[in-house]
Amino acid sequence: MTFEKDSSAGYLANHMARLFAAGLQRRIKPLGLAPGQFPALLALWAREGQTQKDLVRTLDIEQATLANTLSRMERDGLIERRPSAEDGRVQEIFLTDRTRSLRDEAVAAAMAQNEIALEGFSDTETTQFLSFMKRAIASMQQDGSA
Amino acid sequence: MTFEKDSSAGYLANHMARLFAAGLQRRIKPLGLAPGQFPALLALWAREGQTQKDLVRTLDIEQATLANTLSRMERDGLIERRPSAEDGRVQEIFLTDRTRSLRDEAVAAAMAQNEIALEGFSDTETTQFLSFMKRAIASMQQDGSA
DNA sequence: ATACGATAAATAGCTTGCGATATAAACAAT
DNA sequence: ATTGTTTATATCGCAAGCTATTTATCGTAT
Repeated sequence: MTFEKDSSAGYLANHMARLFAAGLQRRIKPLGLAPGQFPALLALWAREGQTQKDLVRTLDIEQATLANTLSRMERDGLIERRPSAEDGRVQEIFLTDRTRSLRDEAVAAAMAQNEIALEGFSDTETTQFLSFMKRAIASMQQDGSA
Repeated sequence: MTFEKDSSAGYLANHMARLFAAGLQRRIKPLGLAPGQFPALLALWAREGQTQKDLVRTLDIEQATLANTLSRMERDGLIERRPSAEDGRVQEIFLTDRTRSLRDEAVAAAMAQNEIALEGFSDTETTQFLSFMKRAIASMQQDGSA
């Protein structure tokens, strides 16, 4: 049976994603941030006051995962949850001053990690690579929702 | 600041890897297998009697992660650990009959998942994609070991 | 023979992900 | 007003990953 893990797209994808996470972690740990918090932070840097539901809609993770991540972020003083005035079920999510001030450094760290990963890639290759990943994602999403 | 998560290699890699894992899980759960067990299983289908250290050397995961995964596999009756005769610290790892018999089905499931992900990719594109991932992995490994 | 460093595996404690379920509030229909 | 359904969030229990530490055995050097 010819199945070599090192030529399996799934295996490589997993390995690559773990290296991305590890590298990003090294870079943002000094800021008091963690990789899993990054998507939520990006969304909140763009617009504060979003609800958990808002974030779930844009973040490609499950509600339970986000709820737990937000709890850790609250615990670590990265965000505040304020109860909505209109709807008792809802909480609006805001950044703290400290977190607001970390934006540029954090984004720079993420960009640096991407650059390391794509070192030696031409612009064309980078574009192709991102496009390949998007196509694979779309294809698997299609398959998963069947 | 121009940082769009949907154009970030790291974000896409993470998302893609989760979709690979989810798809593989759907396909191999009926066999009583889980995605995280796959690398160890591949290594053991190739050669039984390997030690934990042997597996760590070829598996791109940390020793602690493997130890826990092997414990779950033992708990689920997928493997047996037999103490080495020569070295009291070492255990040799063997598959059970049932696990041995699952090889072809499991490999077929993994290949099917890869095919779904790469649906619509030409042979050239597939080769390029795998090559890109290998290059990114190598680059990040280089960076991480600095 | 003993003590000491190296090695193999296990364990502790954490994050990030998941599915499934529970809780609480809102809304709709009697 | 009560009852039932939907909705937003939280919680439970698990897998798979990590770093750091512990435990047990080996091997070596005195």
